[in-house]
Amino acid sequence: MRADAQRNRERLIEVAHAVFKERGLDAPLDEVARRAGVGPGTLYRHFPTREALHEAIMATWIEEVAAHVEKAMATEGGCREKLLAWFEEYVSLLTRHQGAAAKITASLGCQDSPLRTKCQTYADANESVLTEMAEHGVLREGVDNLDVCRLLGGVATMADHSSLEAKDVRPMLDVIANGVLKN
Amino acid sequence: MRADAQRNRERLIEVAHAVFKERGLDAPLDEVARRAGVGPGTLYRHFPTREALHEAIMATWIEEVAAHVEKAMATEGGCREKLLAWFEEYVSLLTRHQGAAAKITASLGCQDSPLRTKCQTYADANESVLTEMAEHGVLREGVDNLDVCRLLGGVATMADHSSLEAKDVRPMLDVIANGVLKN
DNA sequence: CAGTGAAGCGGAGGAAGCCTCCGCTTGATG
DNA sequence: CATCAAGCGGAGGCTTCCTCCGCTTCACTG
Repeated sequence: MRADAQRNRERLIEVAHAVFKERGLDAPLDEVARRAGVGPGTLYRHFPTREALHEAIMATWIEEVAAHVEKAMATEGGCREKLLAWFEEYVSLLTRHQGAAAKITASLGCQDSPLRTKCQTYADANESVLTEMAEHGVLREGVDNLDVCRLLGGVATMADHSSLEAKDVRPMLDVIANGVLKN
Repeated sequence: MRADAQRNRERLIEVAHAVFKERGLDAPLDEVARRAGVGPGTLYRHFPTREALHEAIMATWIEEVAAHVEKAMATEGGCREKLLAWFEEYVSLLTRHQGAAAKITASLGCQDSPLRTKCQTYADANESVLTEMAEHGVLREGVDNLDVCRLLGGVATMADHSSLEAKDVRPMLDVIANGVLKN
């Protein structure tokens, strides 16, 4: 790739990050191009679809997911506290950008989504936590990772749409934790 | 209201119902106007915002909600079966039109949404079921109606976005039921 | 029944966003 | 330096939104 093309690409990702943060993942792409100082054609050559741009942006988050799992699992207390801490991290990771939770979770089941690799990282992270719970014998039988991811995605989407704070989200996560753990 | 205006209004609601059913709640309003045989100005005079039109359409569903509660509560089996039957009704009522679940649930907490009266009906229906569960002593302490509505709204939204069938939704509802009931 | 005024109608059209196409520019290479 | 493909910009066609305003039609009155 030519050096100027490389520069433009990086600049586009940087600007898109800011624009999406301000106005959500549905923000006008023409504005991303304008603020990056390139023509729309250039944007669409680098990122043929909106999803391609989303994917490029999320690449930076993905690296952090593992760290968030560890952080949650280091929480003081028993399995329930650890699980809830992780659920909170999960929701918070999904709601970084307006509109992200719904988009990411929607692509969970579908093989050909451009976001598939991203959402798979989230699903894998959740699975690792559930597995650890199972090893401690606190997980109910028949709890499926995909279902839990979708439940959390649903909570995150509601939090996104209604601008909920952590204290409003917590009781929903409590219900899910109760539903997932033996007691 | 003049007779012709009344006719147009009814026709618009009828056509909007069909268009939204085919193409989701985000379908172009100009097409609603075109198919109703009126100018866009007429549509926007009767329904100044998209939400106003949504509200008019949902008015017809609202009458049915009570019947669905009764239907679910008549299910064979114990409290758990009744609750799950109601959860399934709830999700199915929310996913009649593409995009409805997210919109309705988003307006749950906010007083000034044009959909407030509609979503309140759903919330009231759910509350009546939860109250009955509480009277049978099977409900956990501290379970809040709004939280359960949001959880179900989240499930419905995920079902909508991922085109899930009842059999895919059921396990998520199981988790919520476990989380809400004593056991 | 005709006249009148207001209620209501239609659709042109500006604005915003999407995305493509193509002529021009520029970086890489010999 | 010369060459030329890779890459760029932005004009512009398309769709959808929503408003504005001149014309039509209804309802009411004498």
